[in-house]
Amino acid sequence: MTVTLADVAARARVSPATVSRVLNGNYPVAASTRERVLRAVDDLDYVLNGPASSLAAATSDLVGILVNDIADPFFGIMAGAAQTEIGGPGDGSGRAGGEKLAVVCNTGGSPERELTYLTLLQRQRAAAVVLTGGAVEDPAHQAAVSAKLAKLADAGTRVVLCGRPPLPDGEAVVAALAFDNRGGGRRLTEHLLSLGHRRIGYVAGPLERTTTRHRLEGHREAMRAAGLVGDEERLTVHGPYDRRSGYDATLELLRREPEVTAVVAANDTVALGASAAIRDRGLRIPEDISVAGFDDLPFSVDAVPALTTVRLPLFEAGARAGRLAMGKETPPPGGIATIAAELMVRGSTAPPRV
Amino acid sequence: MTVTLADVAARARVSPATVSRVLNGNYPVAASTRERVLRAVDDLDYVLNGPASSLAAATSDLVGILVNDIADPFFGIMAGAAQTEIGGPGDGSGRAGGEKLAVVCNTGGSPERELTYLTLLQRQRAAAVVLTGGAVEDPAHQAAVSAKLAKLADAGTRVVLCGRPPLPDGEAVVAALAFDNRGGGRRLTEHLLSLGHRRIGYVAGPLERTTTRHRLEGHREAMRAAGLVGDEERLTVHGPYDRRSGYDATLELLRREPEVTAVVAANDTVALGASAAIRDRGLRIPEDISVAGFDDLPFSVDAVPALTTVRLPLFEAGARAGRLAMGKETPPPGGIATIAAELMVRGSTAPPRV
DNA sequence: TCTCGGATAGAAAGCGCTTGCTACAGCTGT
DNA sequence: ACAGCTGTAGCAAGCGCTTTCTATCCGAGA
Repeated sequence: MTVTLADVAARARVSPATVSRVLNGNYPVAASTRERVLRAVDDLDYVLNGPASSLAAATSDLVGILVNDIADPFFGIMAGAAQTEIGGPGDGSGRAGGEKLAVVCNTGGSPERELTYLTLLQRQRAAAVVLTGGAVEDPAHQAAVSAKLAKLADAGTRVVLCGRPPLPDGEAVVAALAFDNRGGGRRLTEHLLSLGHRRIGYVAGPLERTTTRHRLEGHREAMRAAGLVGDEERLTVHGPYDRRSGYDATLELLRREPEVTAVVAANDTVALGASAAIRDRGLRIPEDISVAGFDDLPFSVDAVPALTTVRLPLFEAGARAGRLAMGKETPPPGGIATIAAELMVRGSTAPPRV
Repeated sequence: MTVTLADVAARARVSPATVSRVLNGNYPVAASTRERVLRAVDDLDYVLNGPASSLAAATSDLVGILVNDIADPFFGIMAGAAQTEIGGPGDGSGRAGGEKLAVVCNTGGSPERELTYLTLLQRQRAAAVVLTGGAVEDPAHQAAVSAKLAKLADAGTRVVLCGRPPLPDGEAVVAALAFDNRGGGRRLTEHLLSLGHRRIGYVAGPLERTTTRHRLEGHREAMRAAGLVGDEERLTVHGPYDRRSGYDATLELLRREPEVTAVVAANDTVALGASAAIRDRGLRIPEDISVAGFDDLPFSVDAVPALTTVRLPLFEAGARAGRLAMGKETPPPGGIATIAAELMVRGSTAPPRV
């Protein structure tokens, strides 16, 4: 049936121990012996039994990357970058060793699924786990996640957060890379204010998520600094991070306050939906209404007009998270790094009509 | 240290065998005993050792989903849908059992990485593997993949292809869901021809990929049927499936043949780049040049003007692939199903100027 | 020539779980 | 009252690999 280490050993006329050592390259083996073993491996088309190996060695080469929505490039870009660094196959390096199996797990934004995936990864004795994207703010869930991560950590799993705020008690985590969502949100709205906008609608993400909250807080900070208070609730509509939601929410916004001169969206995808809604209402962008997004996903520059947004270095952050997970990079001081968000002013924002 | 089955058994005052059976629910256990065991599991915060379990049971709950580019929603959507069906956590069903760990592996379109991931999954004794997206057409690689899949298959792994043409010798595979790229490509170009276009440029995907070839063949079929031959090479530019490539290739196309009245892109992302290039040349869409894409990704309807494209039911196909991988759905006759591609006519195509 | 130490290879004891088989109740039917 | 069930639980043998400890072989130093 399946070829085992013993079969290889027999064919190479050595002991199983020797084959194992050749394969792991962590023990001196005479060149001639190694050669013989390698040939046998080849001849028999031998493939190591992962579970057996993990069991005996008490380690595994699985690395999990958790994302909220795999169909969203926001996560795809980070996950892809991380996976590249984690190496999976062909990281060019010498030989085996770095051969980690980087896998991405799609939680769909559901807390339960997030937890279950963590358990599954714990089962597999994952070498590392990278959590991407904003966290759900339910205290019970946060506690559960923290507890889980702590358990993972002291089972030897390296935990890295990417684009997610640090844990209350950061102990369990190798590093946390947090995006400056609040600062980005603030600068974006400041930009709009400086253009002369005063009635600014905000299409927010789902409630109870750190990303949503931070971006919104940045926005309100700027509004408040400009002395614009009182209308927060009326000019904010919440919804999921998708196009449809942006469309619907913007329609609602226009209903509540026909005089808005600018709409800020929770992210670029939502901004796309918002733009569509504005156009369907017969309004022009940016002449009648300015629109702004967040993230600077690849398609944003191709919107017409090109979308003003806040650029997050998703690829770089993902790659860095990958390296941290692999221990290829030393964690930032305190284990926490804030990733800057850069305002990208493009054609979708302009001064309001007078 | 870590809690083992034996610890749980001791605490519940039963044998390890019983604990195992309670956990797996595949053997009658008296309700009272089960209760006691479950409590012990809870008290001790026990987590099954995956590798040990897989080793002993000679199976694993890993399901691999291979994608070419995780940052591309084309793959993200399919992968997400598949993962949903595979259940991973919380598929709502009764209890454990369907608890598979669906993981997506990003090959980056590299044949070697594809192969390495397959080996890694083979190592892990994956329960199933779903390969998505077009295949590389290098014969050596195809042979290698086929061989690998055969090996996986007779190690008990269920192999499903999604959006990828069937293997030459389909034996190894549970099912192959192939997109009708050729038919879609043909209908798209027929649409353009029927509008009156004659000089149609084609921005193709990378060489040596089935998807690229099939879509291009469909296009040329239509052209030929309209009696338009001879200019194929000049009016075709190849490049990767990304925006940048679409931009550059379109510029090149306009250089080669300033009189093109329509540009067909290999996919929607490329079409976005093409549109940008056309605009940067000071031309209008669709008045001066029509543009069409392929896939109908979510953002395509939001392009301005909305993009004419070919809709591929990515979500449905991914979900079906997931179900097939789990054995929740019976394979199509012959193991092969062709997924229809539907022409979506929108604002980016119009009759050429006279 | 004899001893010692370095370099390799082998023996064997697990790693933590699953599962075929056996053991033992408590019933039923005769 | 006894054989024969059915329903539960335990025993123990692995699953295929890693790794510690031990054995061996050689050349080198004395």
